[in-house]
Amino acid sequence: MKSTRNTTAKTAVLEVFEKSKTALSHTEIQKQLNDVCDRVTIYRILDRLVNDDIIHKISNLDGTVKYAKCNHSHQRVHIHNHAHFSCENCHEITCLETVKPSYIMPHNYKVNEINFTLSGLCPKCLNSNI
Amino acid sequence: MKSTRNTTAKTAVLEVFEKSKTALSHTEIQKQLNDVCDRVTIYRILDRLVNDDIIHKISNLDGTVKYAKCNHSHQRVHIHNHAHFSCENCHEITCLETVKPSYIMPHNYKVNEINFTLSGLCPKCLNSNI
DNA sequence: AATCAATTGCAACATTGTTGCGTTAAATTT
DNA sequence: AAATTTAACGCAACAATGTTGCAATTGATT
Ligand SMILES: [Mn+2]
Ligand SMILES: [Mn+2]
Ligand SMILES: [Zn+2]
Ligand SMILES: [Zn+2]
Repeated sequence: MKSTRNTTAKTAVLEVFEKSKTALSHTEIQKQLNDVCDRVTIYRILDRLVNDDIIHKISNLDGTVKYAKCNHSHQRVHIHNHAHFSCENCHEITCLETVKPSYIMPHNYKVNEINFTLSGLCPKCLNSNI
Repeated sequence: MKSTRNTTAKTAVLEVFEKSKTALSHTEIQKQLNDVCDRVTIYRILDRLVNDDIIHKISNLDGTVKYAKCNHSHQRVHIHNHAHFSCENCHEITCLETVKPSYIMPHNYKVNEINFTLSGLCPKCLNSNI
């Protein structure tokens, strides 16, 4: 296993994730970083963090891609089997770590990863909308 | 409700879907159409077909977006609550119409749509890989 | 056949993500 | 503490995907 270095840019990105309660897109991260590093560097840092199981990637129905910090990196078998919620109003995406779908697969499939995203209205928008 | 017209381009796109057993990306559709219409027109047709509940959009973990024809447009309440399988080897995406996840949501969320994509190896690739 | 609006083509643009390469700097060794 | 090694970086250039405005076309209706 090759080591991944703790650079200032990587540390800055991790701080942004630490402060955020919701998942973040590349663009959102870039805005919060204020030219700490190049646009390309952020892409490469995100790739590394995903490979190291420190963050996970969430791709949404509308085509946007976001990332969130993992709250379970201590587990031995690391699978992102929880759901994500995508609000159609405020477009915030949050991990629903308690929501894990159960399902029955047909035979002859090997499932390595699941992506379960629900969209609709988040509690915040649901209340303010009525 | 405004009417959507049956143009030659739209008919051609629908024929492509009819022939295909797997979900198709914009690019894959374009290749099969052989300049029947412009690239932009395909985007607009796909948008229309999604709005009319004739096809549904599937966005994958790797960021690719595909579309598949609905096999249940006759139903009154039209929800795409079935799963999709994305093969990591051949990159084919298929509807698993029989696989419907069950899950328990926290209160105060309004769920309008779900997106459940599983990735791994499809039966075809699973057999040829051993 | 005339009408009208949905649809199209085209060009131009925006966003997102990737790649190559010379330089910088984190971590390890001396 | 200095030298070494190479992961990580900045920059520029490119590629893929999707969007928008507008004039021209065409499907459906009268
Ligand atoms: Mn996670
Ligand atoms: Mn469907
Ligand atoms: Zn919301
Ligand atoms: Zn396959």
